[in-house]
Amino acid sequence: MDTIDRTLLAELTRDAAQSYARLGEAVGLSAPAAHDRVRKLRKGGALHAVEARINPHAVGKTLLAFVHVDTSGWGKSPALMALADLPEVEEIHSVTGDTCMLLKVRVTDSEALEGFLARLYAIEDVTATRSYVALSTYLERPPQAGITADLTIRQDRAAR
Amino acid sequence: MDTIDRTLLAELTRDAAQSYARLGEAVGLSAPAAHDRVRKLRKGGALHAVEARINPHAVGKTLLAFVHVDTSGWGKSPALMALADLPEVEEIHSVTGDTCMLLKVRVTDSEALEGFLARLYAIEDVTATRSYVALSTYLERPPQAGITADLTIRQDRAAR
DNA sequence: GAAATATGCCGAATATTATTCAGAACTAGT
DNA sequence: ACTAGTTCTGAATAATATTCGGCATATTTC
Repeated sequence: MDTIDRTLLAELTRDAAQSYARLGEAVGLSAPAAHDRVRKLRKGGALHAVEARINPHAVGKTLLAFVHVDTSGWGKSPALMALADLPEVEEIHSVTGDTCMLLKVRVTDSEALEGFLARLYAIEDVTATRSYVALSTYLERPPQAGITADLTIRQDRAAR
Repeated sequence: MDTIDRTLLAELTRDAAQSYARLGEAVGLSAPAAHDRVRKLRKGGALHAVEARINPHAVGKTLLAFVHVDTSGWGKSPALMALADLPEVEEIHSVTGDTCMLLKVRVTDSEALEGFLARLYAIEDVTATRSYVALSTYLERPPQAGITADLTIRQDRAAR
């Protein structure tokens, strides 16, 4: 994983719909070379699937909430893990702090959120929940590749 | 936005790297028709960019934290909004509940988190922060298109 | 240090896919 | 029924992905 790989990841994170020719140009490589690098990144697990990002509002999911869940036990309760099958649930983390589990949930409206919370309370491990409903989202983006060094690859290659 | 559009969104959310021929086949349309639909979804804002999802661990970001930020004022403080320029910050929401702002932050290690929190406290609006460090992530996925009705389009077309 | 092996890259060739286009079929309004 | 608008299809074309042989450079092995 060198600077070229990191730049490729950054480019792909920004826009995965560009051609390998353009991708290669960005790092000073030919299209087949860029293709090969990306293939290896994919094989190595650094690059997961290429996915489209949809506008949740367009599919009616206008309400975003973060739900803190306090549980009696610790670790992955089967009932809690079953929540992963629900399309409303986007993230499940176990966290440090004054709560055990943290969920990111996207639903159509407050009624749907109530229904979801009711289902949550029905799980025997769950002792309490606290919901943080998002009023407005100022930023939401995928993990960044984060290139530390400046790129001078293209110049290097031209100098050869 | 009919069932076909929703299915297309769901397919693209699952894997955007498939051809329009396959995409069209999934909804019972020809490749150009599927292409046209997707173009319209994109134009209408339902479909944002197509992006690659990277493994944060592969680029050294092993620590995920949710940070609650209490502020003296309300609304988007310019200093707080400046956090959006930092690559560590993935999400910024204003929320209801016992805090004002909720950040999703991904950093390399606990030292980097400390540095980030120090920068956060330096902002004059910030009165307190509470961090929830993710111990393990059980689920993390993009917003789902969520198709309600079952698909019988392909059969319909064959019956013609 | 030299031979052998592996890796990374290139240009050219080929395979696959995206995109355009003209016309047919369906819809909705008058 | 006529018209205008939309959506679709198959064929044609443009663009792109992918494969391949060969070369240069690094890395290992003796």
